[in-house]
Amino acid sequence: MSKKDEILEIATFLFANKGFKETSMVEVAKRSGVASATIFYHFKTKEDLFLSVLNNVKNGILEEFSHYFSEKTFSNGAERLEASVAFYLYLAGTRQPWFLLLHRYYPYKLAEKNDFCRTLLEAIYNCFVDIFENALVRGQKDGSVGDISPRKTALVILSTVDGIVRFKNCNLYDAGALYNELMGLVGRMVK
Amino acid sequence: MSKKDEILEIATFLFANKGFKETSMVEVAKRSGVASATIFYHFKTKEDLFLSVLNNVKNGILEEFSHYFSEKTFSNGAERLEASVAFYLYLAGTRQPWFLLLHRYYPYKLAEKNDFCRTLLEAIYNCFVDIFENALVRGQKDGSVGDISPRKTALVILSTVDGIVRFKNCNLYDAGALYNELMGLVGRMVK
DNA sequence: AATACAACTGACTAGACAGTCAGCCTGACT
DNA sequence: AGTCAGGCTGACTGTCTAGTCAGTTGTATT
Repeated sequence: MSKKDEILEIATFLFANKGFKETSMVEVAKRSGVASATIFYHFKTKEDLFLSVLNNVKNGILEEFSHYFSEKTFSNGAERLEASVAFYLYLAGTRQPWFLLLHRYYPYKLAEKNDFCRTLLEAIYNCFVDIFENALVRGQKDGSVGDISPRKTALVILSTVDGIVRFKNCNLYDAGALYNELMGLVGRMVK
Repeated sequence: MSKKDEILEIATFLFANKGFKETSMVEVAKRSGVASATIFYHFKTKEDLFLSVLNNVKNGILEEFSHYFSEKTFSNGAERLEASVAFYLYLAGTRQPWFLLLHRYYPYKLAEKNDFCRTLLEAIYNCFVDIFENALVRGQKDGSVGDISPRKTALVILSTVDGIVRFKNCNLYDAGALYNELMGLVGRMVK
């Protein structure tokens, strides 16, 4: 693993767990086992490092979902929707730093003045919404989903699962305990 | 308005919009029109100032909800639930700083090592969940709500509306455009 | 008028921070 | 053997930060 990749991995962890401002370049350097000047050799500024991290997160998310759906088949749209929700929750568990990062306010603040950041966030959230919308549209065709607006419903479903993941990551409520309830409610929502 | 209250008001705005670390005591002082030493006369540390802000937010939220429900009546539980969701969204609009603050990660991180912070957050979220749960329980008694777990369903509903508010505050999607859809979906969820 | 006390402040400090820069090391090519 | 370049570093800087403290003001009580 190159030193650049090591820096990126450590930075992902720290930005996710401590936030942008709370993470110091000296700490990233120490944990990566490099001199702090090395970070500035690979990344122009701290903001640049953050954008590289976010870009990796985006690529990771897109890859995970395309991989999952490329080797799975579903008997109908409703089933596909349920599997999508389940996979989102699964991913939030196995890739917690990604979701911690996305649940911080900094990236959205940065997106206001940085177009690249905005395109990254849009790619991520479009990926999420598209997956639910796709399942709903298929469900309407095969009759397993009722007459609702697929896009808007997909947004509400994303809000729900994303909210649950956030609550879990904030140690407020446990996502696992809500799993069955959530599936039932989502199913009834789109019937 | 006393200088102490002025400091609290400015601090609420800045902690909500910039976060804990990004907000400097000098800026709070300048905007409040006091010397920075004055802040430390009223509040022992920066963390202490933050906790005072959060305490105010908690009191504000509890007050707003108790006031709203004390002068409203509903013909059944389902209607009460719908009104609760609507009022949550309304409050998130009129008291945006409160919700920006609650959507930051810092308070939850602080809660891990600070019991007072934890009790404040618990009071806030219990208030939210109780309101939805209360409506669901009433609805089950009058038959307007189906056979579901009121507590868990309340948690899912809170996740949904809280998620939508967060998306709106992050400039990702507009809560207003989703209002009708949301109400329909929540209604169907609990039938 | 003297006392007492709370509210407030200007001037300060020690530490942390992002970012810079001149130069070192190592391996590849000539 | 000499040259070159990419990767890397130690030592540094100017700026910003939370927090301190000795001392001033205003006001109420005696």
